[in-house]
Amino acid sequence: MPKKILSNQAVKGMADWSPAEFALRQYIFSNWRRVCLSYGFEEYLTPILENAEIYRAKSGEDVGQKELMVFVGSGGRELALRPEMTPSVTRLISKIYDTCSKPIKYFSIANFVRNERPQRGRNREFWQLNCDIFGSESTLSDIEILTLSLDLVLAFNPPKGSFVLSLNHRRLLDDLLTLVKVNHDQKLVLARILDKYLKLSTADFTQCLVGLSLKTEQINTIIKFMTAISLEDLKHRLPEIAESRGLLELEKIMSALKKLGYQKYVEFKPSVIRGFDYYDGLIFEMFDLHPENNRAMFGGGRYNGLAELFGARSFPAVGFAPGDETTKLFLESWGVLKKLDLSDTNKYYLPLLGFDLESETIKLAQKLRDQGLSIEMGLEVTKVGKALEYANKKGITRVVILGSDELQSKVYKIKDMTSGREKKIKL
RNA sequence: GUGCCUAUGGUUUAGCGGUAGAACGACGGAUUGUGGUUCCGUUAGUCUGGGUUCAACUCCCAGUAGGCACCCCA
Repeated sequence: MPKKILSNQAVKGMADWSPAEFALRQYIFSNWRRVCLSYGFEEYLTPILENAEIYRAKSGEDVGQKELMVFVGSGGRELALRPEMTPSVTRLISKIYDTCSKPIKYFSIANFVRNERPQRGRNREFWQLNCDIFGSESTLSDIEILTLSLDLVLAFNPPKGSFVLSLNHRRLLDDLLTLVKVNHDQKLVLARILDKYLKLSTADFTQCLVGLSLKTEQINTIIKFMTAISLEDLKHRLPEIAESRGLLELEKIMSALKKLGYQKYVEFKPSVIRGFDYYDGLIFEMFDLHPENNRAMFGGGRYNGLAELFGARSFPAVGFAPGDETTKLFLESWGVLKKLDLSDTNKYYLPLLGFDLESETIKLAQKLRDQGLSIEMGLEVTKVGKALEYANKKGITRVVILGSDELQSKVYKIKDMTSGREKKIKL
């Protein structure tokens, strides 16, 4: 009977992780984890499935609707593979918020699914670090989130000038929209257009605004805003919003970052908008400045209002989420990865050098493992030459030799593959 | 959801309307207990279905898969 041949490809947009790729991922994750722990953040995790409705409300049209992978559970409920962490962690916190001491500083490293067309830097399954601070309204929490995100990038030793952290504020944007008096329906469309500012020519940008049936005066105000190169400049151009609470907060944040020596990495950027509807304070994006990989590495912001979704009293929250692919592309494009040696330097290879040596070899392997060494034991009888060749190809730097000669003289040898030297050790 | 591009051993690829070639990898040998170099050998391939043709891996159509860009976003 002919068997049906199954495809050995992973599901579209989902990647297999070979040991080499996995090692790189672990390198990224371990850096993330180390930096987060150094800030006193605690690690958590939530289930990969959530009720679909928690995304529908606030995750934006694409992430929360079209790209949502939805299943119907046995109770008829619609379950979704999580496309982002923020609703889940807000759900988790809303359960415990009233009973634990504030602030709550949490991070997680988890996988997510968005059902979109895969392309460079974007898979249907991807991994993100999520860092959030709950329960602090203080600007200090915004500042800590920003220094944490900068330190997370700096942890990889990127070259100078390889990235920039761009800041904006939803309240500042709101005040701008109030100033130009756009109605509610226009707001969302306008946000999209503002987001496009850098990709459009001034003429096209203006054309889009005209398409929204905005008047010349309104358009001029918006352009004044968008072309501001700093907070000072903005105040100068639009004195009407100089007292905006968003602007004042940004100023405070900027000056704090300056004092901490982070000034060279940070800028105010009017075109940072962020697609998620739940942001209502500081918003920011970390940009890769490499000419061939000019993209946002990650972004985040403040989302104080989101907890209301779960019936909880609203609590303050601020956070961000770097992705594994964007981080990898950043490191690749700047050549940071070439200098890395991700091989397991702590590993030993112990070949099986004769049929009669099975039990002795296993015993030795166990003994060395008990001493804390990593031992890869050979599972087929092989010759010494082949064993060394194998170790060489696999990049294992030390080989333990136990043949009949060694057994007779009650020793084993450890050969260092880089120096070629051997060391005899009593059994 | 829209547009463009691609499909040849495990991987990277060459090629031609008439017998598919290479490199790398894997395995083995030269070297019966000491590796990396070198040399030799073995292994394995034209995505699927239809059409044009005496003849299709090659040309055409469809499907499928993948990539890139847009949308959006990590």
